[in-house]
Amino acid sequence: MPEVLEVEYFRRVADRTVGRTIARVRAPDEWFVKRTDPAALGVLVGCRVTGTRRRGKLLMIDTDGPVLGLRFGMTGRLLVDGFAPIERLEYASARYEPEWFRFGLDFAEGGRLDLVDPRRLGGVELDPDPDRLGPDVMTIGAAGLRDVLAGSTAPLKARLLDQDRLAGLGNLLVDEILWRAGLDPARPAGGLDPSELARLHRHLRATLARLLEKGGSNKGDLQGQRRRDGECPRCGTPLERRTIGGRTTFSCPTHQR
DNA sequence: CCGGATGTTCACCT
DNA sequence: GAGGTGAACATCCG
Repeated sequence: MPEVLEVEYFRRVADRTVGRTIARVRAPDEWFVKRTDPAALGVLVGCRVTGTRRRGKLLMIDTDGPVLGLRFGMTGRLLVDGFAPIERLEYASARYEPEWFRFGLDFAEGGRLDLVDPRRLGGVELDPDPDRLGPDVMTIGAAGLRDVLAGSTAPLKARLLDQDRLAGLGNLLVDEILWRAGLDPARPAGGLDPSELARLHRHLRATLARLLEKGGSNKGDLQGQRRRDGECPRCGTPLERRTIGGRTTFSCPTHQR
């Protein structure tokens, strides 16, 4: 999906609907409805939106009835009253084909909320269980991060991407954070010493804060070099390109150890 | 034409 | 159990 930063932008626009009453639910694509009987979505009609929450990449719309959970896959976008906080994702067109509107709400007071997802990798569900996810990466403390990594032989990057253990990081953010922290993504997750853990936590917090300001996961310093022949923005060394945790990984062999 | 892309889930390995 | 791989989803881009 969009990673945690983009979902946070989505949550902020979704917040505009707080106080409105759902007049109609549009779910033209049953496949997009997860772990929920599509017919059950009708119970949302007449419910009032009371708030929004986010855990990792899961957006939750609270109502005085069920909670509506929204997931965005890699190419999902949220539109509220036709306003999009993100016009265009890296690998998704800025177009809005009618068949890409996978789910939507119409409000009694006017206005609408739409989930547009060309690749159909996202989904919606009623009463999602946020505790299936690990702690949210935006607020995790140093001790929490230590616990996420402790005892694991998995590659550091794979562990940080495991949403059941730490919710929110995606492929771009994790590469950016590890590059800034000077840590090799292939290191065993449980093998960091206390000073490395502190460094990782510091760069995790700083990178998220900085990129939230700058406009999202694709605004990192490494982003422009995520290609074959890419070079480390800091030292010019050709970047290493590997598959770690099942995802294409770029790292600097010189200063990521 | 082909490979790969901000993700998740599942089956199937070791 | 812990990890890894590959497939599936559907579209765009280089």
